[in-house]
Amino acid sequence: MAGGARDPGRSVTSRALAILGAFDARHARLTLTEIAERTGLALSTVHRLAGELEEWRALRRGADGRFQIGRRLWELGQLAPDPLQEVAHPWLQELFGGTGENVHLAVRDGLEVLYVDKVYGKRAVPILSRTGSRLPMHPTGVGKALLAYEPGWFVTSYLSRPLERPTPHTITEPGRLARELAQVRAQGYATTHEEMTLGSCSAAAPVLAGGPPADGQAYRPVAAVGIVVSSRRVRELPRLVEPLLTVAARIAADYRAAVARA
Amino acid sequence: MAGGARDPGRSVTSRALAILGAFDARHARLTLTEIAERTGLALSTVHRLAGELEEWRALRRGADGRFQIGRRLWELGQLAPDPLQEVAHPWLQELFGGTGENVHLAVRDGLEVLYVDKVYGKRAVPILSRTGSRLPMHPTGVGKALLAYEPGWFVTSYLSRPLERPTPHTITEPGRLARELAQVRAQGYATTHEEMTLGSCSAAAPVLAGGPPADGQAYRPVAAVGIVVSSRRVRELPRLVEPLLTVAARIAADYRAAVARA
DNA sequence: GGCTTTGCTTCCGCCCAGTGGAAGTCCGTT
DNA sequence: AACGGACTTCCACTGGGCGGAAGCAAAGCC
Repeated sequence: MAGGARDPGRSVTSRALAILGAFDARHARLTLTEIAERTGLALSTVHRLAGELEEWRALRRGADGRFQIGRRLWELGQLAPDPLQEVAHPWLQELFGGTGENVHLAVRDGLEVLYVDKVYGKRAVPILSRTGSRLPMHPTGVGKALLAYEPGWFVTSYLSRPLERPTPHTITEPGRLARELAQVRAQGYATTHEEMTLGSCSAAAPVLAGGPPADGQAYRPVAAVGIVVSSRRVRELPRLVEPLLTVAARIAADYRAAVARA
Repeated sequence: MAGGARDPGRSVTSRALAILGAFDARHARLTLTEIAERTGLALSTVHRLAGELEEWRALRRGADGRFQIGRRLWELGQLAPDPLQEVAHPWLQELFGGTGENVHLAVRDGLEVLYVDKVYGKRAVPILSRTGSRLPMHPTGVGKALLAYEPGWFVTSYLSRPLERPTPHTITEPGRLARELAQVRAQGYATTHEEMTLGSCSAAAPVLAGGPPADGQAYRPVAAVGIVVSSRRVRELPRLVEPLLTVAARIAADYRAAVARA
């Protein structure tokens, strides 16, 4: 840009994007000062750029002066194509309709799971996952389902880090986790028992539809379908496994067909 | 910015935003040249800025070189708060569960309706509305439901324009439309018969929850709930009206409660 | 096979938009 | 009334951004 930039080499655009990037699930509402801190930009710069973003309705300024993501960005985001979600949604709805339980779809993004869709109703257990949010892999059903089908080197590197422990039930010992992943592969689905949230249990199955079309070669996971129930009703989980597996398989089939068509 | 700008006075940020703004439902995938045309920017400028946006994953470049909205923007968009949608969703799900028909929620934005949520399953009629998309008001159920409760001056100005006519069944005569809006107010809901899409009919009810809390004063519409069925099953529409009205009332109540709490 | 078109990428000299420190304002708190 | 934190405005300095033009590559045409 121009002028006495404190950090020359950084483009104006990158600064504007940095402002948008300052927002995340844990920081959905920020004051000017907070944005300046989180981006490392000068307050007056943030003031000017955020003002421009607000004018375009990329940001919105609440009555209390805090900024938040504006509706125009939501609208734009809806244009991001996601063939997987498109193909999967009707099946998630079906699974929800048949069970009445919270159902969601997640993909792996880096070392986390990113929730891309969720179907829930009035009697659903309140859970952490929201579409667009991320959670670590090892304490979530969808995370374990995905991790179990990743290549060995990936799993090894995932386990060779200190792992977060959101509840006392979270499994963080590499050995025990590795054994559990083997079991997931053996039975075709993963389960959790209050490992992410006290009060919730889940089952999840991978959507095996990606990867090398070399014949004889196994498909790789492109996503996972999960279903969550209150701990008080853990005993109903087994009953949900069969429909869960069916739906995961249907999504995989539809997805492969959609990809082949394209 | 700097240099021999063809259009001085336009900020860098506004150019970057213009590039994002070049994308809409009808133009979800654009080439560099198309973006340049739609924004009025020089090709080399678009090339540079779009490259930067791509690097940040605000945009994504397909195998064919076309740009599209990237997943990062989708994620950001999910952070845009929408208390209305949050409150309404479980009820939409309920309505869908009870009827098995396509259900959606829309708000007015300018002279159009903006669809903010949609619940559908496998057997749903394929319809035009997608979350994030816009349609004119007069040929849609949600549009008529909203329009009917707008103040007179707004309706007058809406009707005093040439109105689009997506199908031969679309009502565009101001007089006839005004009479229909009166009927909507009288019965509390709107219906359409192939006015937007051949093959689909709908019913929609306003969510009356906004506006001046002056007592005795009627609530203003903040949204509308719509339900769509295939024309072959128009005869089932009347059966859907009662649950539709119930759900609209429940959403209105929950929304007023949520607003009062905040 | 060569010629045209279309779309993309790279280059570079010019120069004004962008920068951020500092001073000013506003508001709730002590 | 003085203080502190958050926001807004101002302005002199300067290097990041601009876009025309030339170069490149693939697809379509004669």
